[in-house]
Amino acid sequence: MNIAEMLRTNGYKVTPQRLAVYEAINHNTTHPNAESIYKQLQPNYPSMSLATVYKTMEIFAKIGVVRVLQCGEDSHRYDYKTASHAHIRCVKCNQVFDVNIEQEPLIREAERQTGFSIDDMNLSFIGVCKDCQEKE
Amino acid sequence: MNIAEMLRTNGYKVTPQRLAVYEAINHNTTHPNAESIYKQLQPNYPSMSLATVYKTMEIFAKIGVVRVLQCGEDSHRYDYKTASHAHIRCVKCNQVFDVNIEQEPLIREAERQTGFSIDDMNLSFIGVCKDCQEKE
DNA sequence: GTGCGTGCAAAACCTTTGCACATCG
DNA sequence: CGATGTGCAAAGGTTTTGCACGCAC
Repeated sequence: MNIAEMLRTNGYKVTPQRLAVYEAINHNTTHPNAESIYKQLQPNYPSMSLATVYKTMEIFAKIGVVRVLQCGEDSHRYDYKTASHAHIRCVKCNQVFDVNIEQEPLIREAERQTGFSIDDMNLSFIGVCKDCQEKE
Repeated sequence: MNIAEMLRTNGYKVTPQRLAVYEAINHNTTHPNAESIYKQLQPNYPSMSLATVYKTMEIFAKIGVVRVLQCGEDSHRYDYKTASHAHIRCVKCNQVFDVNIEQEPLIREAERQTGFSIDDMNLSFIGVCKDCQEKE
């Protein structure tokens, strides 16, 4: 199902802005925040507002098109990969990368310990990436 | 080493405000944010300002007296347990609890995959606690 | 007495909201 | 044409900062 169908199926209208935001994040591995998506779209969509990026992201998150990440920063980042997975951020260059760590066993263990019914989890690491280590 | 020595050793002055904030968080298992520490101190320290709570927490985090948590909310929470450990938050009652999950193996695996030198990690779960499940 | 700490208010930052206008269906 | 979406500006929530005064040392 493409993004237009995805929106329509969920009762949302298909607009140029929504398609543009989708293009900006789809297969975008940089884990951008709202501001950088906004800046990325500025040249081709000068009328696009930051508020529209936020509103669109809220919808995309709701219908499962993006995932919202907290990587120890003030702003949220967005990931087109919607399956929950770990992230790692470099404190020097601020890039965020994926990490493959199985999350199911962690969720089961947390549920066992606490009796919670778990909806979601967030696993992120912070450190210095290889490139930045070499630059020192 | 008590908090007064801890402050002096690190070149900070010992003030009634800092001691009061320390009392408020030491062995406080509720993982409070700045606002709730401020409110907790209000009755006994009416002149204490929220800015002082923030400034004090910044120092405490720097000298290893508290740990800053991000549990998927807008505000930061503070934990007197400074050894990195996992947390779980209930979306209904907003309480945060500790979870015992070994983090060293996760850090080693993330370092192996990415070549990062890891300084810190954050593992948090979100769901519905046992009490809130039963209330439904 | 000197320099650091406090409290206030203002600013900064990210995100959300209200509203008039535009546009999708 | 009606309901939903957009863009702007303003407001909201959290955290930081500038500055005059006060207190630790």
